[in-house]
Amino acid sequence: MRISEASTQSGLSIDTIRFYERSGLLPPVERGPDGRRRFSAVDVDWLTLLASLRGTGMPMKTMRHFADLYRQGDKTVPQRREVLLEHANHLERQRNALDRCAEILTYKLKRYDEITEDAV
Amino acid sequence: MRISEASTQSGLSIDTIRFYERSGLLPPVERGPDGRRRFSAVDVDWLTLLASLRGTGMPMKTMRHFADLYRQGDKTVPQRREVLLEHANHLERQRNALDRCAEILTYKLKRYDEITEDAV
DNA sequence: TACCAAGCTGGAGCAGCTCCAGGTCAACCC
DNA sequence: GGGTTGACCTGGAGCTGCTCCAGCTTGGTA
Repeated sequence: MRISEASTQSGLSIDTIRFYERSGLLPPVERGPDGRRRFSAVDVDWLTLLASLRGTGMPMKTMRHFADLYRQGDKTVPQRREVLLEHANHLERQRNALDRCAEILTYKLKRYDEITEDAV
Repeated sequence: MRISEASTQSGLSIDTIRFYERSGLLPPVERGPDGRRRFSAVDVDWLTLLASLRGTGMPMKTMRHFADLYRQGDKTVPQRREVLLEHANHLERQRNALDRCAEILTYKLKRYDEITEDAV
């Protein structure tokens, strides 16, 4: 499939996909006879995973490391497991930050409502 | 209090605090006779709010807008309410992203465990 | 009086995109 | 066949949001 469809399916922008390829986050994508990229289903799965990791704050450096491990085959499974486990911890910390922020917002919004009611 | 303590209490780095001041996210902080910044409790509360908003993905542009509204007093409460409400929605979208990523990680980790067990 | 830690400013550097100019190529219309 | 449109290409500049650094001032301690 073309880059535009890969973009739609993975949720990454076209520019970001090309940028990720240049940065070594995905192996060089196959090209058609016209020189344009042709993405396989496997490519898109990988892009979707990257989108999910990046969208939840994994740094590119870590993603590149993970991609390198992936390319080395099954013997790197324990290391990859480590990377993902640590990211799972990161998700939990992020969830806490979200909760704390939501609390603050709830408090502020309540106070705003009170002010507005007083004014009426 | 000094910038180092404001940093500890708000969770923002010293450099980030100075950067935020330069960027107009907080009003110019008072200075002591030695020319150094002296942060009031109100300043630190504001910084803590900024830290929470930024840490959950509010762009600086929006924070600057919010700060501008704040400086204009109570008449901007409805607009500020709008800003915070929209950010609350953003928090929910982020939570969904977190959940989806956690699901993917759980699945991947399970598969890794299977591979490892097979090998043993 | 000497020294060290903490603070200051201005500016450079970095991550992670995002956008743009200028070009190629395939497809469709007349 | 010729013209136009639109998707794609590359290389490079620009943007956001920090982060770090050089070179200086100041306050407190020995």
